[in-house]
Formats: sequence, structure tokens, C-alpha cells
Amino acid sequence: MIDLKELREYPDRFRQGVADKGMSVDIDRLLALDEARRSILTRQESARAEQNRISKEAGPKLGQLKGKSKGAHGEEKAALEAAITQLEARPAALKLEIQECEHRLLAIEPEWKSLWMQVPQPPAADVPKGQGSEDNVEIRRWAPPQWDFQKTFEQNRGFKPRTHVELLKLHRLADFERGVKMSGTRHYVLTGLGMRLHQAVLRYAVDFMADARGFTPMGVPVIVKEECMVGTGFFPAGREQAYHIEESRRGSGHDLFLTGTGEVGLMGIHADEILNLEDLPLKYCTVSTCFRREAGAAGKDTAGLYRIHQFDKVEQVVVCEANDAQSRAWHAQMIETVETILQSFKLPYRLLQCCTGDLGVKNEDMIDIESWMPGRGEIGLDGSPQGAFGETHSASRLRDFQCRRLNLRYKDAQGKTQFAFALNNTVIASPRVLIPILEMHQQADGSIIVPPVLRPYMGGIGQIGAD
RNA sequence: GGACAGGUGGCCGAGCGGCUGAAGGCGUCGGUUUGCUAAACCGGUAUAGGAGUUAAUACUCUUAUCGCGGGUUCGAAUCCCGCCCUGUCCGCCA
Repeated sequence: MIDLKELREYPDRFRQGVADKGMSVDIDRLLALDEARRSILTRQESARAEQNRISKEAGPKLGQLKGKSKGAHGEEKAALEAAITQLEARPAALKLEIQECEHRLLAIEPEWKSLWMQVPQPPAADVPKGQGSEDNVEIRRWAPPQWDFQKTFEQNRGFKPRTHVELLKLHRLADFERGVKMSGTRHYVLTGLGMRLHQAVLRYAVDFMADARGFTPMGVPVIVKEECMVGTGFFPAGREQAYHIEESRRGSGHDLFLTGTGEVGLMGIHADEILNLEDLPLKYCTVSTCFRREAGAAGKDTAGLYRIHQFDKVEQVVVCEANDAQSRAWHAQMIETVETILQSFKLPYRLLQCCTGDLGVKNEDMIDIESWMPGRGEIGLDGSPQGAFGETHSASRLRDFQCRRLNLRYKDAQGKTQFAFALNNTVIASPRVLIPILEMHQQADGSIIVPPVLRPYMGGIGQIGAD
């Protein structure tokens, strides 16, 4: 969430941010509610202050009088009771005033809070403006020497590509029918070498993060309380995307939610903590199962492993000092990590600078990495797919938006408590990444060459489907 | 799941209706003393919100916070109710 003080001081900055992200949050309404809330609060506090003063001075006296009046009779008792009534009048009036303020606060706070939570992090100044994904800007692309982006798959390789769905069937790497039988649409079973390849990719990525990049691997909950979802910025906006476990309907406990990314568990670890400067930067990675309802995506990417309800992902997060240069440096390093991994798989990809309209509530800057998927895209005149880029990674800079919500702070060099900056990035998401791996490494006979870096995790198997 | 016990500041731990934002200790920070270190002594040491003074560091006032929420009361860490969590024993179980 954003800093309310900053909002009061520079409301235009946030109005512009809302507009640039193509969102609609009524900033003026929020400012009005905030103003009203503070004036009520001031009134309530001064009433409380007086109440406290009175109860210190008159309180003990009252107690004494009441004690005496119990034992007293006749005129003496009447006099005592009159004194008591008089003493009680002022606190009673204050109590009423405090209660009235309380009621007025209760009336505006839900809307105030809700609007506040909706105000997005304004995009960084150098993020290109745009409406949506069509305005994203390609930064660069990379391909292994034997691949030419100007040519079709057939021109590059000398044969027509099979789609990953065909390859999965051919080698019995996945079973969609039975997945659907058990769990419905967008579910699947990974079978045999399909499961091994999936595991290989994940293991390789975790080892790479730990050994080559010095990140600490973590195993985190994928079932979390609502606070974690709100704190990491996935709620309230993304509520529809999360599976909801309604434990409260069973009469006890609190509801839980399945996380859509390991980011939730990783960032939740230090919620409500104040870290020492020496603890930063935090460099964490995890491999976790991710659950997504894909609400609103009906009919999109229904075939294959592209858009599914359950997958596994190696995620990296960095929590660093509240410093723009540091945040940018880590962002660059995270992207470099992804490029190194994709290059080690020899997969063509491109980097996209996401425009303002394609950013979510919580990020100020995002780079998507799309891998080339020959089996994707329009069907051409020759009857085979033309190929297309498909998003496999995404790297975001969140400034202090997420740590503010999580109440994750640190003590800086001056000893001042600050909200930290956070970043997150996909290291590898599987089985989606299996799509380019299978499609790009298929051979004319339909067999698939396993990238050498994955072979140690595949029991040394170098080719799938070779006779 | 059942039966007890308990949740107080960075930690330990007292308090069980007003004098308690909270004793005492540990830790920590600043200082004094001392060949050095240690010890001893003195002083400070929660967080968040609001208002104000200041160029700013900062300071002053004020409110809230003793697991969370609600209630009783002129007044709640303290009494009552609900929930959450932790510990121990029993039951069940990868």
C-alpha cells in the first residue's frame, strides 16, 4: 500500500499513477474520507485526554465517596450522593462523545481502508506509458547460434514442428484425460519422463540459485491466512484468482487460501519484523506448488500445459534497502539470472519492458521474459502453427509497496526504521517451461534432445523417444 | 479430537480494578572511573497514529497498544464472554 502522508502531500502523483495504470480509484473520495477521519480522531482523542485526566483526579475521590455513602444514612447519604452525581456528570458526557466519534469512525473506515488498499504503486518515471500488453516495448532478444528469428521453424530446422501437446502424447509425458477426470478442466497428470523432466528443471533451478547465486532456498507454506495475501498485495484485487479454503464455515479457525506463487510465502516470512541493516539484502528462493483459478480466462489457452490450475515454480525474491539504485541493480541481476538459465537450455527468448498499463497494483516496474514456442500462434498456410512468444518469466520491482503492507522494516545506518524495498522474479515455472524445451529440442523423428544441463537430474537420459 | 496450564516490553519475569507504558533482572546504548580489557557506578533504552515548534537533525503535547475481538465500569494488563495461539498429558496419524 502507499503512504497516506505522501498521498496528502502529492495527490497528483497518485492520480497520475492510477491513470497510467489504467485503473480507477477515486483519490478525491479517499482524501475526503481521510480528512474526515482525522478530524473525528482529533476530537475523540481530546475527549479521551480529558477523560484520562479526570479519572486520575476525580476517580479515586469517587471511589471514596461511594464507599462512604454505603455506610451513611439520611442527609449525609443524600449529600454524598449529590456529590457523586456531580462528579459523574462530566465523565458521562465525555463517554457519550467518545462513543459518538467511535460510531462515526466505524461508518467511514471500511470505505476509507478499502480505497487506501486499492491505490496502486505509481509506475517508475522511466516506464513507458501504454494501455496494455500491446504497448510493451521489446528490449532485446536472444537465440542460440543455430536459430534465426527471421525464419520459420521449418526453415531453421528442415522439418515441420509438432506442438508440445503432440509431443507429450507421442512420448506419454502427460495424460490430460485422466487429469480432467480427477480434477476437471485445466488439470493434468505428468507421467514418466514428463514428471522427471519437470523435476529436473525445478531441481536445476533451485541448485543454480543456491550454488551459483547464493540465494537461500526455503520451503514455505502454500496454504496461508488472508493477511498474507493482503500483505503481499494479491488481495483484494486478485481475490478471484485464489482458491479459498473456508475453514470458518466448519465452525472453527480462520479461512485459508492457496497461494498462486511462492512469493507469498517468501515475503510473508518477515512480516511485522524490523530487520537489522546487516540482514539485508535478503535473497530467498523457493520451489512451491502454485494454484490459480484462472477466473476470467475461460476459453483461453485451453490446450496443453500453458494455462493450468496447478503448477510448480521456483521463485526468487530480494528484500533490500529503501534505495532506488539498489532496487534497479537487483532487478538487473535477477533478469541476468533468468537469461543465464534460458541460455543454458538454448531457448530463444525476448525481454519486454512492460508499459504502465500492463503493471499490477503493487509494482512500479516489470520486465517480462517470453520464450519462443514454435507450437503456439496462428495456424499458417502450410497448416502448422507459426510459433509465438509465450510468457515464461516476469521480474518486478515493488519499491516499498509490499513491505509497507507486510509491515516489514529495517533499521538504516542512521538507526531510523524504514520500509524495505522488495523485488521478485520467476526463476523457472514448470510445466509451462517444458513447452519451449520440448518444442525447440524436438527432432525430425519426434524425439527430444534433453538439454545437457538437465541430464544429471534425468538419470543421464540425453534424448526422449530415441529408439 | 479430549483434559489441564498459560499468552505482559528485545528476552526473563512481577502486577490481578485508579498511584502501571507497565516493578525487578538480563540485554543493549551513552557517560564516569580505571596501564589496556574486565569490573563497578551514573543515565537512557517499545511501536504506531494525530497535533504543534524547527531550515533540518530534533523536540513538545496527545491518543492507542499487556495474544485478538467484544462486554462490564466514571476508570480495565487486572473482572466477564467469544476466538486465536503456545506448552504438557491422552487419543489419532503421513
